[in-house]
Amino acid sequence: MTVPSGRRERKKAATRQKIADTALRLFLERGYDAVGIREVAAEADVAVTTLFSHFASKEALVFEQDEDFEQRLTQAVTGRAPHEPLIPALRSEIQALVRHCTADSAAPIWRMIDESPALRKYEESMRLRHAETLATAIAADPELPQTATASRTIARFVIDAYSLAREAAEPEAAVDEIFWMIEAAWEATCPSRPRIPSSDTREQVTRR
Amino acid sequence: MTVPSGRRERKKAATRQKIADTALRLFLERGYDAVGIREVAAEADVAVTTLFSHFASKEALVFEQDEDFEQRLTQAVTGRAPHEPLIPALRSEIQALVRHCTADSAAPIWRMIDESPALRKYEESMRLRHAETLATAIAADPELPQTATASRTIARFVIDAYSLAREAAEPEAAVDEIFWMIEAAWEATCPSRPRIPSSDTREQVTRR
DNA sequence: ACCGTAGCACTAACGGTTAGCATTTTGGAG
DNA sequence: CTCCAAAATGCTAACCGTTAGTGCTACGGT
Repeated sequence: MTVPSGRRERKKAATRQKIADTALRLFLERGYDAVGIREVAAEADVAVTTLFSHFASKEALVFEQDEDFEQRLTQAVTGRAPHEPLIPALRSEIQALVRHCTADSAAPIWRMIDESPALRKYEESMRLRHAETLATAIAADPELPQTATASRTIARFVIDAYSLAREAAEPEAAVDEIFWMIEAAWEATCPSRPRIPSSDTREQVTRR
Repeated sequence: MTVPSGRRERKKAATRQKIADTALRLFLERGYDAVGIREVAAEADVAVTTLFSHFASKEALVFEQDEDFEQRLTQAVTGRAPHEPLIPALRSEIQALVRHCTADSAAPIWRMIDESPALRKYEESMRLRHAETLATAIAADPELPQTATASRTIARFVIDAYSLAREAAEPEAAVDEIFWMIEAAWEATCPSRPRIPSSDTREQVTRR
């Protein structure tokens, strides 16, 4: 009972990792569609049912660590300093995430994803989950007196920014461009802090 | 060659419609997941392969007329009067679409969709297609000198508005609320037409 | 009247996924 | 140390959506 100690959890995590690694290797070697679940299971030396006890679907093998993504986003909202404005915090987090997934080392994986309709579809519904989670985090912030609809809207827009920037020719510039729009959308719902002052317009958005 | 006249086309359309009607009836009677493709085909008195020659997937049976949706959106962009502003045109179109799909008569269908993960997933990727189509239409408008990224962004936001409003407690109010944000986002990329002559002190920072 | 082809039927299979049940491994209680 | 309950894994056999292959039939243009 109580807290299951060490070994069991480690072994389970190890099995999970072995499956994910094997799967990704095979997928990259021979193509996602050309590799069957039964093959992955055999190569990882586990039963098919075991594989499915670790991963809900074949696609989930590829997006193994999507919970990190979710976590980082909510953390960017809940973990920011008092009075730190929301949108810039999200902007720099998205910027980091985009940089991470457009890095050369990640290129083969994203190429594989882009080529498989099943994987694209899966990623899309994953993003919707992330948007919902983010919306909840935004709505829970007492500093932000937003409508439920406004929270969900901004969350969607932010996730859209990630998705669009990832596919853009110049991902980092695209993040800036889209967040410029998001900022405007956000302030339209949040007239409390007028942004007028003459000259600060664009500078604070173009950090780095 | 040329244009195959009359009977053949009518028969084909009739078969398609019969399949769609049968499917929807069975799905609503006994639940989407509880009805198999083989059952639908049998009840519609066609072969399974025939069914799949009319519909690309089981989910497509439910979203039978999604091309109308796409058409209406692009029409709202390309078919508007000269100098008619983009966003309000899209707003009223989305408003109409939301009204249409939140009507009481459509309630059982959307309840079914919301309850089936497969259908939700399908609808999501459908929306992404629609967003891309809409983005193309926006980018093609010579009156709107936008970036490719800005076009795609606005298109996504508009589709998001539809999706969010459909699920909101007060759909029509939600459309207005979200489009208020979209309007602001749009004008952030389009500084040519200031919307509040008096207080708009944002100077034209020439954007890239 | 004739022929090419579009539409359709049938069978068999493939691949992801799951239910059911047996077996092993692990952590903790006695 | 021993023993037990639970967790983890394994195996089999299926279900279901989907597709390839093949052939037949009826329609429409010539």
